[in-house]
Amino acid sequence: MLKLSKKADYALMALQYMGSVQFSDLTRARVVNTKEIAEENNIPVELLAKVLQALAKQEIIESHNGPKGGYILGHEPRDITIAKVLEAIEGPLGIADCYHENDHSPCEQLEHCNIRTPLLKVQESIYQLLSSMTIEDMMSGQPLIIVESRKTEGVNS
Amino acid sequence: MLKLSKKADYALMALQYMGSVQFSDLTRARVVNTKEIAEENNIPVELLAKVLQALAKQEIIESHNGPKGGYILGHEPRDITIAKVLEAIEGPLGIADCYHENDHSPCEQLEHCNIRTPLLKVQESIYQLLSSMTIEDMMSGQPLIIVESRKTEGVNS
DNA sequence: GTTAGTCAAGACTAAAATGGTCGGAGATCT
DNA sequence: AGATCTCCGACCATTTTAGTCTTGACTAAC
Ligand code: SF4
Ligand code: SF4
Repeated sequence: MLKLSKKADYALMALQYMGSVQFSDLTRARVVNTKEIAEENNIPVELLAKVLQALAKQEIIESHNGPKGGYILGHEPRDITIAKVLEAIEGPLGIADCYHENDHSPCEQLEHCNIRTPLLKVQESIYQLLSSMTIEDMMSGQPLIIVESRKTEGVNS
Repeated sequence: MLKLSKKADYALMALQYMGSVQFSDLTRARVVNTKEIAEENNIPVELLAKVLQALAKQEIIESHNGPKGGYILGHEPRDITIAKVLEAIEGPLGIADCYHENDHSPCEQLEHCNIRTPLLKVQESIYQLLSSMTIEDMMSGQPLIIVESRKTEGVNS
């Protein structure tokens, strides 16, 4: 469960690739187009296009038109958090779908729901986790993730 | 994104309710049937039935047939983790769907995928988080969640 | 100016997951 | 034994997702 969509997956892959290309030794600030990313990562071109469009609309990446055009990262890799990317693709994080539904279906049992508050805490924790990780963390070959401690108990104070 | 299904939501609500009924002041070890839970929480009866079935199959709750039958918690509330419940309902946690797919669709780009390891770390963190929380935490009226520290940076050591 | 390469936007189809419904099997009590 | 109350498993409808296709607009090179 809790699996993120293919599009989100593609988005991360694309950003990781773009970052690697841009900040590798020689080819600095190079522009890459949709086709290149798609072929290099074996993902359907047209679908990736839509993903990149969404990312561009959120200004996570910049688009450059015309021949020799393409996309380029809009910020430093360390400033692009996973949370941002995922939100751009799949909308705001709502683990219990009772926080972003403003008008319709107010979840009948919302009034006396005892699991809502706890779940919200979980959601916040996940969000913090996703926000603490950036594209830069994915660029390095080594898995240099941040989270490390807290094996079985952890988490609490 | 990352929203969990209605069924999972219902499962948690049902367990929370069962726990509250069982361990309230007087009615100890009482058996509750599907209908009661459904009506008390305003959720469709038949759907809840399926949810409870799944929970029973995983031995999270015990089923008692016949008139005056129903369900009862299989363990102490503090021993039923959210992770267990969610897994029972929605299958194993697979944030990147490249860990539980054994046979088919081996995700073409798995070989040279640079985002896989980082994502796995995220997944593990989420799992730890979900495992550190139990039904007991949801039973108390007050939101007594565990996670608290780590505001912006946190997470790491 | 022309042309070719690029992004942008939408409609469309197919497949899967989800949400919800049905009648039947088993056990308990009278 | 019979009636009744329960769980159980198969079934259908709807929504979401993944993927494809077409069209158009823009930009840079020639
Ligand atoms: S049930 Fe409680 S938690 Fe689940 S959506 Fe409705 S209010 Fe939010
Ligand atoms: S792309 Fe990388 S991360 Fe996403 S599923 Fe395939 S292997 Fe796992």
